[in-house]
Amino acid sequence: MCDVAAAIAELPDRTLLVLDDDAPLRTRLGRALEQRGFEVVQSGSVGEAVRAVRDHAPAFAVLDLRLDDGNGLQVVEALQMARPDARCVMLTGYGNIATAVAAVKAGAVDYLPKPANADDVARALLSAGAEAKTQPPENPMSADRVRWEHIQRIYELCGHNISETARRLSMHRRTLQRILAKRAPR
Amino acid sequence: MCDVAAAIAELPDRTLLVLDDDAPLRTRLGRALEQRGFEVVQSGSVGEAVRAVRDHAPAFAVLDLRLDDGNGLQVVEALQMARPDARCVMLTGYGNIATAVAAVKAGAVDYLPKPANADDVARALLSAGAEAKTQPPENPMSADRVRWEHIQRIYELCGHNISETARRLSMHRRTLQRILAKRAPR
DNA sequence: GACTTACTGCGACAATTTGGCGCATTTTTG
DNA sequence: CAAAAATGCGCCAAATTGTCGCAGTAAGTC
Repeated sequence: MCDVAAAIAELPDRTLLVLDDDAPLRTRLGRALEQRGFEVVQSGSVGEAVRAVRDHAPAFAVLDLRLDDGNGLQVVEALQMARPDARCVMLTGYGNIATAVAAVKAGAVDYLPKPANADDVARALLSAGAEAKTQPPENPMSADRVRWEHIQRIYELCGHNISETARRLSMHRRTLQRILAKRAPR
Repeated sequence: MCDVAAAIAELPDRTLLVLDDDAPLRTRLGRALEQRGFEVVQSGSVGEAVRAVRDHAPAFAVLDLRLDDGNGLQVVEALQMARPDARCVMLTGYGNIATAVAAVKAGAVDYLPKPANADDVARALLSAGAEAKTQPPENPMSADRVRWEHIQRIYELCGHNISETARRLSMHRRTLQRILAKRAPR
C-alpha cells in the first residue's frame, strides 16, 4: 500500500525507542527500523527505557511487554506522561487479551503478537488509527488458551503475585509457576 | 471488596443494553444483571441494537462481538457517538487480539472472553474509569472451571458432536470425551 | 541489627492425566 | 443400502500436576 519509508521521511520527529530484552532480536528490529528512516535508540530494560524516556522522550516506541525488570506497560505510562503525543506499540510473544486491553488503555496504539516484522511495526506506528476491517477468524480459542488467559487476568489483578494468584485460583503455586513460565498455548 | 450491587444502586443512570444473538445466554445474562440493579434492555441483532442506541442511548452496554447481521464494534461506535460517556464491554467466545485492540480503541472499556459471568461483566462495567488500577483482586472461578465452561459452550455450539468439538478446539477427542464424562470442576 | 513473615524459584517424585493408537458399534447421510 | 462419521472404551507411553522441602530475598517490626 502506501510507501512506508516516504511517510517516515516526512515526519517532523523520527525518534524511536526500541525496548526488548532479547538483544539480537532488538538490534535486528532496531536496524530494520533505522533503515526505514527512524532515529532509533535501543534499550534492554525497563529501568533504562524509563530513564531514556525522561531524558529525551521519543516520538515513537516499540515495547516488549515482558521484561526482566518489569513491564512494558510502565514505559507506556511514562512515555504518555512525558509526551502525550507519542505513539507506541506493544510487541510480545505472550499475546493475550487481558494485556492487550491493558496496553491499549495505557495508551499504546497497537499490540502486536510476535513474530512481527519491521513492516508490521512501522505500519502500526504510523497508521493514523485508521483501524480497518476487523473481520477475523471464526475459530474459537482452544480450551487451554481460554484457561491461560483467565490465569493471566487474575495474575494481573493480583499484581503479579504468584502465591496470591494461586490462592485465588485455588491451584497449586508450583503448577501456576510452571504454567506462567511457559508461553501461551495456541 | 466493594459491593457491586451497592455501587450499582448509586448510579444516576442504570440503563444497560445487552446484545447477544444467543437468546438463552442473553436472557440469562440480562436477568443476572437486572438482579444486580441494572435496567436492562435486550437485543439480538446489530440492527435492533443500533436503533435502540439511537432512541435511548443507555449508560452501559454488554455487546457480543460476532452477530448474525454484523459486528458488535458497530454498536460500540454508534453508542460512543450517541453518548460518549457510555461504558461498554465486549464479550466474545472467539476472542482474538486484533479485535480486542479494535474494541478498546473504538471505545469499549473492556473485552472479556466468554465464558464471563454476570459478576465479571458488572465489575468491568463499573471498574474505575480509564485507570484499571490494581483494584480489588477478585474471587474468581478456578482456571479449570473457566476452561470447562468454554468447552461446554463450544460443545453446545457443535450440537453436542464430540468429534466436531474436539476438532474446533483442536484437542484430542479422547481427552474431550474424558472431560465431558466428568462433572464440572469447582 | 536481629527477627518475623511472605514470596519466589526450583529440584525431586509419585500420582494423574493426556496423547494417540486400534476396534467394535451405532448413527448419519447420500 | 452402503459408505462415512461418530462414539465408547481399553491400553500404554509420555507429559503434566500435586506435594514437599529448602534456600535466597524483599519488607515490616522491635
